[in-house]
Amino acid sequence: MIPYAYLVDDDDAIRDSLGWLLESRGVACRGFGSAEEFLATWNDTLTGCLLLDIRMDGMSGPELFDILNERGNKLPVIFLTGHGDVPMAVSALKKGAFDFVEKPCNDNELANRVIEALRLNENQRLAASGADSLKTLIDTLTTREKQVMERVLSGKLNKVIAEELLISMRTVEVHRANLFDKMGVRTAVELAQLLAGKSGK
Amino acid sequence: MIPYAYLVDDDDAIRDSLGWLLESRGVACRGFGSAEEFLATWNDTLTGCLLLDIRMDGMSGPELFDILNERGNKLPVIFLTGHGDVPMAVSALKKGAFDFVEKPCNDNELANRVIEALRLNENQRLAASGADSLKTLIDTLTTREKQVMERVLSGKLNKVIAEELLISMRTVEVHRANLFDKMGVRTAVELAQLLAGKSGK
DNA sequence: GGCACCATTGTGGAAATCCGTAATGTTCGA
DNA sequence: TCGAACATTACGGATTTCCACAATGGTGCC
Repeated sequence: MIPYAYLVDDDDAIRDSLGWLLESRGVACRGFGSAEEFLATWNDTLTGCLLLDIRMDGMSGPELFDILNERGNKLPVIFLTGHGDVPMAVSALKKGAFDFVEKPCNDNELANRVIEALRLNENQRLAASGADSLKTLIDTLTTREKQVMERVLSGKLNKVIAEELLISMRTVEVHRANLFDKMGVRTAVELAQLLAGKSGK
Repeated sequence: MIPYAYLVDDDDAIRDSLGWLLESRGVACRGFGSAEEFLATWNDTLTGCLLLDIRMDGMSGPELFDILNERGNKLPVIFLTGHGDVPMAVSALKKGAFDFVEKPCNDNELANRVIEALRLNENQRLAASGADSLKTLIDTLTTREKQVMERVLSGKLNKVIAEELLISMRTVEVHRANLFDKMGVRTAVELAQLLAGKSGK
């Protein structure tokens, strides 16, 4: 999925001029004439950033923003507004908007913000992919292996784990060795480091 | 150090009315007539929150904010402004301000924001104290113990650690046992969990 | 000098881990 | 129904950790 700048504005002229501006800076764009239209297209695999007009016929920019947030949107959102409205800007930024820009604005500056937003999104995706591959790795573990791993991470001895799971120590050793192998670690400490901060479930 | 709401505004009347409002809600306040005056008082042990006027004689609110940020200020900052200025609000919030409020505003609302800010500051201090006590704990380790700990956390065997540090395995065992004792853990895995996410240096 | 703290090492045994080889039973999908 | 994957266990030895007891030498402070 290629990163796009998604432009949501009910003013065709603005979408066109913004699109032209961004394309000239090497940013691929897609325009939407209403919040509803974008919402129908949106899914959580989109990458890039979102430029959102405040005032639109039908659903407003902030309303769309709230809905997208609920649905787990990860695209950075830049709000565009024609009339200075401090409370709205404050509210949007506190809810996690990437930026809030007044129209008309310095075109060059806006393009820079968009590029910043794209870069942020890319970095976040890179960071998430690490967590994801780890999760995928954990998914390859069998039920027993996960149970053993959980207890190993609690610092329990094999003997204790065996008692808890009502199986022999040897079996615990086997599961332990297998899961270490699958996780690509040699020791329990390495495993703990690998999962540092994660739930480990 | 008791949490205060530090009011910085060059308008005596506003300081007084704000102070009265907040005191009536149980918030202790201290007023300052200029950014310079507050800056002279500020130190990194202050707790509470900061209400900062944008326009002031001498140093402006945003200027003071920048300086405090450089100096490691952890107080949540609420900006107060008389004239709606979206770019300034955006800039302040992106720099980490807690809130940005237009005057005149709903007194009750402002007091709520202040109380939120105080609560945030308290939570942050609680979270930091955990990290601090951990750091204090690590400081009680001797040089050798830290060296051993570092290697234990890399999942190295005592034998390998002994070779690296050019000492006997027995000595490593002693250091290991001592540092486990000081850190209050029974196993290497517990130690790794304790330091999850920290540098461990 | 005496004392506390640190670093160092040894002996030796109990306990735990690590691991190859081998085997049995279950489950689930082709 | 056959086979792959999983769970289980045993034997036995190599390696490692854990620990009590014991000792030596250096540094820094009162």
